[in-house]
Amino acid sequence: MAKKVTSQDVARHAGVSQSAVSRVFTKGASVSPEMAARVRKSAEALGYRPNALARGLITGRSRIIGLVVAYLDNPFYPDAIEKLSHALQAEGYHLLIFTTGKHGIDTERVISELIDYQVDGIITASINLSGELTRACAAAGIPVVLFNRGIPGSGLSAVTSDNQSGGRKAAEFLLAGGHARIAHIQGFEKASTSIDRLIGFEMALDAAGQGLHALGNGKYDRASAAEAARVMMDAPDPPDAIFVANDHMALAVMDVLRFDLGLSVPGDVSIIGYDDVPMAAWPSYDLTTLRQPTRRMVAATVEELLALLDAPTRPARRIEIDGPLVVRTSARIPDGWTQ
Amino acid sequence: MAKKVTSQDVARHAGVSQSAVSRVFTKGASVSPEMAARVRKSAEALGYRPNALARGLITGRSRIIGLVVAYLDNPFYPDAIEKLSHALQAEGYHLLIFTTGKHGIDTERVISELIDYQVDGIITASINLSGELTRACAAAGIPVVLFNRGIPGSGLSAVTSDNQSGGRKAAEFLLAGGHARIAHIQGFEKASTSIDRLIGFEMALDAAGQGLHALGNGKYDRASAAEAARVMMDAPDPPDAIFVANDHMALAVMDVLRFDLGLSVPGDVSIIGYDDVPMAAWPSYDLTTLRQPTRRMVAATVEELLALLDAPTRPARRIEIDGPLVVRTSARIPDGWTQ
DNA sequence: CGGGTATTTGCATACCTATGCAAGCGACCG
DNA sequence: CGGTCGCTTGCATAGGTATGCAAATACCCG
Repeated sequence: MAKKVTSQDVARHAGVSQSAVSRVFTKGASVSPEMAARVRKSAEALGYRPNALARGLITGRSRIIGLVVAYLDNPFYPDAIEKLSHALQAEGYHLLIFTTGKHGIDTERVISELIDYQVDGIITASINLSGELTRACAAAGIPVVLFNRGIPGSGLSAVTSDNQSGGRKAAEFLLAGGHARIAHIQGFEKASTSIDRLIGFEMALDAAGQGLHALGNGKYDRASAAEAARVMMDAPDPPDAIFVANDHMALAVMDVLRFDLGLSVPGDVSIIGYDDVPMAAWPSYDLTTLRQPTRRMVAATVEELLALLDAPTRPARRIEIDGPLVVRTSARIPDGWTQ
Repeated sequence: MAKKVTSQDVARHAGVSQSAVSRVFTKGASVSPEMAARVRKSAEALGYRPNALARGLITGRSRIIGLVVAYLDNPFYPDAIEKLSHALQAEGYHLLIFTTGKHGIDTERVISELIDYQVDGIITASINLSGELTRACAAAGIPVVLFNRGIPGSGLSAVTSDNQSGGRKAAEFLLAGGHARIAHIQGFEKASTSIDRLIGFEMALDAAGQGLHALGNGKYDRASAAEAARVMMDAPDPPDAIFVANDHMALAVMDVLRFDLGLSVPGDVSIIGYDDVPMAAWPSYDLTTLRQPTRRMVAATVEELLALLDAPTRPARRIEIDGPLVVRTSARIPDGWTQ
């Protein structure tokens, strides 16, 4: 086990000062080409790399982004996280994971740990953090970007797809398909994504003079969604179409309809999901769904976070990215549908 | 934006020395109860938390574990990572994510970055790092645990399920089911998991006096697995059973058989997977598979890593955890099967 | 009540790097 | 040829914490 090699060691080896070594590895510092070459050669020989901790201590920037996440069973998130990590690495940042309890979110502890590690910024995903996070991070001056979740009035930047627009598109497609009893299974009822999808959906239904036939609560959870579907279909007047607030739940609903209730999708009931996770395209489901443009959402998230790092006083922005309806076969296709 | 509050500030506020403050927050240091109470009160009042970077700098332990990961589309990994993160947080460690290129692994860069951040240990998942990692980490004295992958002869600790045993169980189940043409679609052909599953599978077939009917390469990738299945079924004498090296690929194979080729599973072909990801239990697939006991694998990984952190010279261990065959309906169930 | 031990506290320093400041140097211009 | 400017380099220090050492205090037993 070799001892850690420091800038001092390199300086000695190259016969220069420690500051010179530091400057060679500090972007934008003033060094002559010869000095740079000489130092790099010694560094190479000794296997030197600047200590990110020490660097972070003195610059006040750790180049660590805290990723706060509750659950990863919805496959939308792993994909997003992978892309986020890539994008941030390209900018010289890395993600430090903080997992919260799945149900009761241990906000206090998470925030403490985020501060301990001197994270430069925070990204949250699959999670609703209460106002505590807002306060604590504002106090500590740590920029926050909410990924795929907004907290209205929180003053935090948020990146989502255009959920209201998505809900509207789902409704319009089902209406065009001639459905008469259109229902919705929402996600976690306090999540902005779920709320907005419902709002957009209901508004379009209302505009067509047709109300929401039924509403169930799936809590962004497979089992709850399945149960909600069962209850809904058990009613005297079951729906002939269900818009489900995300794909993860929509697949569960399809399973319940087909295997528990022996119904046909879309013969008996049309299903529309939200996210366009990879599985939605699998032939067993072939789920019509609203695509969340992950790449663009990730790019926007990183861009916004970097902007906040540069100018912490910058006002928060709410970025909504529109995604298309991906028409597959889980919902009846209206005659002559082209859009 | 409040300035960072340091141990100095707390010391002043409490009227004690900075060392006293430090000791209160250092486990195992000698402090009187009154001192502790007093300091904690001031710390609370000022909102002080020890700076993990500075602490890491001086103790030489960052309490950061590098997680090196290539891809997350196999849902086995997100689940495992979530559990890993939880378990490590309970021990006061956090995961810093390093994503590698999906194909060409940029070993050099990843190793450099791992060293930059002074990670205390490394966990790799869904990835084959060449000998470079071994060398570099041995040189830097950083313990490594390979999760769900072993590199024989690397001298690195590894935690996997008992892949050979799993392969054997798959073969025995298919043999008991009276299958005559038993094939295999392997994963990434250099991955130890894939190799071992194949070895166990073939050995059991051989022992029964029956050879491997066909072998395809799915590269742990959905599209490749689908292609391999098509080729295999296109042969003059197609298999009547396929053991696929993980669930992720097995589901793709089932889709190809049912939807592209119009075959019945298990009527025409029996399928067995490996992992027991959540989707395997979904009624659309109801996949017979070998369970990887994620919880126990994670626990073993964390335990082994902590042991290595305590005693870096400890010899590497190879931990294999046996998992059961989960019998569902994607493979013909032998008459009177009880095991 | 004294001497010795155990415990607690403060002082000073180390960890490793970045950076302000001043000095050195060459170059360029008038 | 002298003065000024720009660039490069080294010196010294800071950033926030942990810890060895010595001093101080408390405690115990004889």
